[in-house]
Amino acid sequence: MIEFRIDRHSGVSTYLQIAAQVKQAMRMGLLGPGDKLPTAREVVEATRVNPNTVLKAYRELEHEGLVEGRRGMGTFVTASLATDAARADAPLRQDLEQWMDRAVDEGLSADEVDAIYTDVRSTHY
Amino acid sequence: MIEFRIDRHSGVSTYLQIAAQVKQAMRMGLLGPGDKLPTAREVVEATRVNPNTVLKAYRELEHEGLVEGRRGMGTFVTASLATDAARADAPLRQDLEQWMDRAVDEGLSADEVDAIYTDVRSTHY
Amino acid sequence: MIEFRIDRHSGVSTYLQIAAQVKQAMRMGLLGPGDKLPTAREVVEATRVNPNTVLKAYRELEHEGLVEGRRGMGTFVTASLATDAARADAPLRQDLEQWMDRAVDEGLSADEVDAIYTDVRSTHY
Amino acid sequence: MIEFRIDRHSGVSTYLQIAAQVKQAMRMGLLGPGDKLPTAREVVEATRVNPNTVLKAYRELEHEGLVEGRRGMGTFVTASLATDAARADAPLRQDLEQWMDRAVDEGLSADEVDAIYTDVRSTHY
DNA sequence: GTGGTCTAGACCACA
DNA sequence: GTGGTCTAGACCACA
Repeated sequence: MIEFRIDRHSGVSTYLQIAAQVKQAMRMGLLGPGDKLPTAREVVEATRVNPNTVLKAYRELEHEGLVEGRRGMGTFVTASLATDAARADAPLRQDLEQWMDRAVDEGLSADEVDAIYTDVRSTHY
Repeated sequence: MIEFRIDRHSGVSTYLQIAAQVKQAMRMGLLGPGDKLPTAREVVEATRVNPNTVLKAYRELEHEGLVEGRRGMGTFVTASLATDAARADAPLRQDLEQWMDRAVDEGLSADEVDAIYTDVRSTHY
Repeated sequence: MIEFRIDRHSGVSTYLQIAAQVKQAMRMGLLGPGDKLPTAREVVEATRVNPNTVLKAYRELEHEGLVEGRRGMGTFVTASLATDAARADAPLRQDLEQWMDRAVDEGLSADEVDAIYTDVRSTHY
Repeated sequence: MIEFRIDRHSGVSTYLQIAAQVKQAMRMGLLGPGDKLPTAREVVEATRVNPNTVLKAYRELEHEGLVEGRRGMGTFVTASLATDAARADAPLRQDLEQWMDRAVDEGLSADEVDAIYTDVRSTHY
């Protein structure tokens, strides 16, 4: 079952963080068609977020055609965002793992790694 | 002179986007101690953001000890975040460039690359 | 509940006055961890200050790690600045009370007392 | 000759800080009728403040009838704010010196001493 | 001209 | 209802 991590100081609203994490899990293949999202109550217990906020995130995902709420049953994933490239054994992914290993070895902070990634990305996309 | 790119649909508030872009430029070594940030007026002309929003971003940076506002003169960078690892000719950075080249060649979308990066990063930091 | 007294002729900006008074109350032990600050709305009613100015003061305090704003709930003290030396029954404090009694008896004005205090303080800190 | 100490982070405008320090010196008897204030040029050299700011402070003091600008000669004190109570050998002052000695001995910070002073003062004036 | 503060008012996120 | 952000516009301090 997916667990949400809310960063209240990130500047991104809570409901968007929840929606983004669902999509991220879908891209990673951790969530696929038919899978059930945690109920608002479960999320509230785990994250101390207001149930309305969870429901707003799920409504957002439903609006994008990714999930479907079924009365009295819960919210279910209806689409797939998984790609081969994201699979754990995909060569491209494994190479990035190695690159990140080296970054850690060389003592780079998360901020520095993000800065380099952001900059390199901006020249490619 | 640094130019800000505001994405009004990112879910991140404008002032945080401005502050983050200044920090990113500082990490890349594009902005260093003594450099002048664009005036609120200049940013307004370029981005159609309200001057107060720019000043809020600059005050945020001043709080973090990165810049200093001087009345009647402008806002100036007072610290350095530049690291060797971020330099264009750093091996680690060049390797990430190559990795990103391959991702583009294999037809991955920006979203997919971000998803892989986010996931790999979360296992290292 | 703390009540703010704004002196518009002091030359100190309103938001700094509010922040300083919160800190003063925290040092005196009148406000401690878990205590709720008045809402922006309440302060507006009591002082005729703009709500944004109150929020700016609270954000300043949040920056300093002294309070925490919780959406929809209010702003709460998260730290303690109280010291034994400031307690009403602390010997040092009681001696200053007696000193001040004598200053009043001898007919010194508030300005004169402040002048002496400022001068003596400058030779000790 | 009086030397000004400008604290750019105090929230009090520079010209008010200068005016206040002149008045403080007058109360302490360090400046009396006939004494000459430093020229704007001298203050600029010592404090890196703009000459207009110094002149504004002096104009403020002239407005209060405390000093007088004489064309081509400088600015001179024309009044006395000195009081016996502020003299270095005044008993009341000496007692405050002793009190402050003890505060320092007991390890109180400047902030804590200020907090106690502010609170005690508020009950007497 | 440039930053700093304040106001009034709007809209949003969250409880 | 409560805080967070943004806008438009005013006025001030400072250079």
